[in-house]
Amino acid sequence: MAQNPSSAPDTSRRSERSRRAIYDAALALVAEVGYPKTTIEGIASRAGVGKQTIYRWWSSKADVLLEAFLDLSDQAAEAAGQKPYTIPDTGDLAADLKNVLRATVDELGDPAFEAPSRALAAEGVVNEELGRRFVAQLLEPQLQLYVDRLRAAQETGEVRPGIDPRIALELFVSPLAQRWLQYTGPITYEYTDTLVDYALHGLAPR
Amino acid sequence: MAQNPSSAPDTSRRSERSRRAIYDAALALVAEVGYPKTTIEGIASRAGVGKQTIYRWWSSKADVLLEAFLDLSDQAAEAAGQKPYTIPDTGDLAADLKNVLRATVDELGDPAFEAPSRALAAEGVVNEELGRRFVAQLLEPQLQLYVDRLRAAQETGEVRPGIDPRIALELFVSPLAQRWLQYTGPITYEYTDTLVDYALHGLAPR
Amino acid sequence: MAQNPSSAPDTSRRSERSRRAIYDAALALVAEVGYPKTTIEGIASRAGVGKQTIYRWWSSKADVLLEAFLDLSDQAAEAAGQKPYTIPDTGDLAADLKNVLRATVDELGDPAFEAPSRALAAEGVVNEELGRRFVAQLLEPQLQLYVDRLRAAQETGEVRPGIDPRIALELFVSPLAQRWLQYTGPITYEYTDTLVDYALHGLAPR
Amino acid sequence: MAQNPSSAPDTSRRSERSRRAIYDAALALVAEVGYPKTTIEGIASRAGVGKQTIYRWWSSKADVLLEAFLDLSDQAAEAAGQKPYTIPDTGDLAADLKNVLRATVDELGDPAFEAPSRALAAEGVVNEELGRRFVAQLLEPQLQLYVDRLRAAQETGEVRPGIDPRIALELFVSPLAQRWLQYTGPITYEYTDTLVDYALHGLAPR
DNA sequence: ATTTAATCGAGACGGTACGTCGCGTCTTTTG
DNA sequence: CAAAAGACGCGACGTACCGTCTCGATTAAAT
Repeated sequence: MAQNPSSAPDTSRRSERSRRAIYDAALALVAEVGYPKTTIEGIASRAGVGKQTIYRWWSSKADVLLEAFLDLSDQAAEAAGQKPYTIPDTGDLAADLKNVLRATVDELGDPAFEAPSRALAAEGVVNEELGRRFVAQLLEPQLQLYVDRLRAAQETGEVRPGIDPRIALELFVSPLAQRWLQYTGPITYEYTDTLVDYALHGLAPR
Repeated sequence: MAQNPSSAPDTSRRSERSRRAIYDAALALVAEVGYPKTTIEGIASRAGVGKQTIYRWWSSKADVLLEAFLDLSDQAAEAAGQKPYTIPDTGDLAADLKNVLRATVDELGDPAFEAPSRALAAEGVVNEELGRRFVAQLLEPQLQLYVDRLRAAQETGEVRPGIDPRIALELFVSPLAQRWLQYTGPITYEYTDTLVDYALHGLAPR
Repeated sequence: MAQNPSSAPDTSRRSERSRRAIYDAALALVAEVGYPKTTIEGIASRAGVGKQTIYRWWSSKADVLLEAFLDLSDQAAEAAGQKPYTIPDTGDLAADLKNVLRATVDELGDPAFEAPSRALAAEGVVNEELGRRFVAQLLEPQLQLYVDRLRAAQETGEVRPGIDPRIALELFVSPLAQRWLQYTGPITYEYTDTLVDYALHGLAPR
Repeated sequence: MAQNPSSAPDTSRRSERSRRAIYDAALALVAEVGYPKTTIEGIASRAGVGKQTIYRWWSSKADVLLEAFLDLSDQAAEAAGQKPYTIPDTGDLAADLKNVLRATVDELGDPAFEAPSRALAAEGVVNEELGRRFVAQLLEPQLQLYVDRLRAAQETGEVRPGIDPRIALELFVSPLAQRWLQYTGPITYEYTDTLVDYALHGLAPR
């Protein structure tokens, strides 16, 4: 009953304990010493785990961190109840968008999220495969909420019918993203409010 | 007038030959094998230079690459004459912006620029000091061109007077930047044209 | 029962294969290019071994060479049977000593032994700790053979009873050692024969 | 009026000031940090001298140290008057030799001499060319004094006529040298006295 | 309840690159 | 033109991690 050597580890025997310890160690190290100084050996030692246990289940440091961060996000979402699964619809699109963006501003400043998400974003810029997974698993689901809210606004006539919501949302989301990623400007409530106003009414005189 | 101990190499004795060779080697290696596999040893060996000569003048791999890339940009700008120092003003703001953004789309696809600028952008996400230098020395000067063009448009009445041009430009520039940085969507002329239209006229019905 | 932090590699997991390869490489390099041009990197590369494997088990180049040379000596001794474990006793002390010293003269000229033993001797002159180990593990056991032979000679009356054998042996051994170490004179059978004669009968007339 | 490039510096223009400073720095450094950690750069910097000034006049670190040490010995000899230029002849050979050896024991323990002479001896073991110069310029002149004293003793009948003085002196000088060089035993007045007794009267009963 | 086979902690191994030190050469400026 | 200063190409240092590879010792599924 020989087995294909060096492949397909048996998931049913996997140690849950080790997995959690590795997530915790990875996130803690990235927060404490930064992503570049976080090493597989460091994670293993801090998690009280053999290196092979990491290499058996993940293919790279970025991979570990991505999973750890996804796990963290899931936990956070679960803990916070249903809050982020939809953008509130009070009938006032501008107000609703400003609220959500203000919450995002707060989140971007939270140190617990900042270190790992910056690290993953940076890695994703240069590593397309990881970048696409980062987007597909974390970013896109959140952007989809804006698409939904904008669609609803189109039905009430708050947004022109011809507008593509997937592009439209970038008018106020991407500027915030770029300021955060590249330090191209300060990030304040006033700024995001302005973005929403500009995006909704345009730059040209009416 | 004593000196900072054990430091401050004499700039006047610096070898111009080595500096050029290091720039060339760094850019070539990043393009050929990617940023993470580009090593100081590799740059030194390819440039026919001692490692110490790199460490004497730069503090890190990212530092070398940033200077090399700045130098490359300067050269490119010089070679191209005065073209990129201002955004053309034909009186039609939308057309002018679409033209410039289409040129940017082409540039973002140019492999000679893509590898190093992606690498620097990624490094800058995680290394604030470098990120700010990247922005100040490369990005901001280019964004300033948009500010100038938008100001001109305000004077002709194409743009509302109350609009802040520095923020306004982000409505069409940041979405393109984010798609390029994070692979959040395809990058086409049609896309950038749409961005300009949305940004100028807003999402809300008029 | 805690451990000294970050140290004490596990001897039982040590690779015998690597140890042998390192001994061989070290001795070969010292013989071929000389001690100063023998480098840890050179030994590692020639032995097909990582540098860390050397640093894990030895503290310096001299340390490696000393162990390699001890190993070589043990092997040589084993290969040669019991020959060098005792100085023959034919009843004629002078003849016996002359024979052993002639053999030593031959050995000192053997290139396989000369390079490493000179290197170790030189290092020992300047590095007391290594010097003492060199003496304790290599030199002293051989000198002890002379002590034994001289003791036997005292019992047969060939040597005066009051003589201290440990000092006595230096009268003929040290001159040879010094000529070899410091190039203070030629090394021949005639010379060592003379030393034995002078030492046994003294310089003063009888 | 071109000159053969890179050869034959002009001795008449040599800076005496620099030479002295280099000697002093070399001896001080060897005494303070040991020979291996003494570097050309260190000597130059301590002497307030350019590296080239050292390379112009000496071929190696050992070379500098040998000259510095010879200079030191000459100075010491001059300062001490005529003392070491001959071994006293009181008519009692044994007493005279014991006295000189006791003085040597003292000298070997003097830290000012020990560091550089050990370093040079070690270098000489492994570097035949330097070793021979060390012997010719420092050791042999001193051994010649013993030759002279032993010749005188042969004329008075204290030493047998057939004895070769150059070999005879090694019976008591070499053991002391070896104990000092290789740490093969303690160095005391008693020890050197014993050596003289054994050497003069031999080991065999009379 | 026992067997049994894969996972686990541990860490030695062959490597690559790091950032530093010193070598010996070369060049520039000063006395 | 020697001398100080020190940048340069180079090579080795000793260290940190990489990813692979054994080793017993659990440990959970299949007997």
